Amino acid sequence: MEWLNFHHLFYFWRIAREGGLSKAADSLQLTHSTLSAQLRSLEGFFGGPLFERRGRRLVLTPLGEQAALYADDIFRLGRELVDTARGRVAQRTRSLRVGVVGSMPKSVVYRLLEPAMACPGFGSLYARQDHPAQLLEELAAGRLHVVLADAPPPESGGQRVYAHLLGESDVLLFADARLARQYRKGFPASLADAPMLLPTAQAGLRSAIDRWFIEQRVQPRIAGEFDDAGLMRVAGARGRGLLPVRSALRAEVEDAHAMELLGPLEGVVERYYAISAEKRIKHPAVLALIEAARLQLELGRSRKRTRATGPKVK
DNA sequence: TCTGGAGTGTCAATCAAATA
DNA sequence: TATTTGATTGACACTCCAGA
Repeated sequence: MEWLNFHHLFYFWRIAREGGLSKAADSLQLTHSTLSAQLRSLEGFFGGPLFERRGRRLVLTPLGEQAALYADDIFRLGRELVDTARGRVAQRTRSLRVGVVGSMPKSVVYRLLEPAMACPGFGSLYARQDHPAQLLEELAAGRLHVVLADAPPPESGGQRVYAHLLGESDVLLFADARLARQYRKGFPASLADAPMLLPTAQAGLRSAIDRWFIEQRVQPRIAGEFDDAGLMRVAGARGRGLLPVRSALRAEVEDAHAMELLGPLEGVVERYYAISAEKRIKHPAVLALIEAARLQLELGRSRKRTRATGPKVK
């Protein structure tokens, strides 16, 4: 069996971290040519370039980015091993790299991440927001452990990924005091030509809301489309339009943004998914996230059902 | 446009450790 | 002890960029 030369990997890792041969050579007290030779040797071992030479700059290739992520974990564990061997208090930790779809409400995301961060042995969190397609690509390439989304991955996506349903949330319609006064009477028929703030067509929730409008035979005016749930909520709080909000966030919208409930979008449900590259998840923090999320979202939904018998209408 | 500095690549020589 | 192998060094060349 051919073994990876960890000395070479360490040099590559330092070059990636320092941002160039010369800086890495300075910090390692070697000459740049030494690092250059070792780097070439490692690239030969991997069978592909780890850096793209752009003029005087070294930019990580996709293979290099992946290698750097592995090297991060390898050398962090190495430090922990040294600490343990020398009797210093060292706890074995593991980082969590999460992709978050922009249309996911950030307070929901944080609530989902909290149990993962409380997991024994949790190291550090890396959370990145992007479009679903980009995040799924990174997940498939092994650069993310899990993607949190409000829609399952498209079947035509081409990547081998698995969606785990975390739970679902009913959807309510909120407005600031002025718009609430204007559109509350006669809800939902009153929504004809009402200014609506909606997630973009890529969000899982959007098609369900569009269907609901058709069923109610109302055609509101689209005042804004957002792929960022936080920005959409700010626009709603500033009176730019009526805002669909997950029932789990009702108290937050009423208390923090002083918005008022118009009514429920009966039958509209938003689902949350954890998408992973592996069918059976092994990462302890991801497992903790999924277990806690299923409990939380199910509880939130049943609690909401209890409250729904007498919706708070001012 | 020229020039000097900085960053990177290549090559030959040397050194040290492992192996026969 | 001679040979092999891998790591390292120093010299030099090349490219790019910023400033004159």
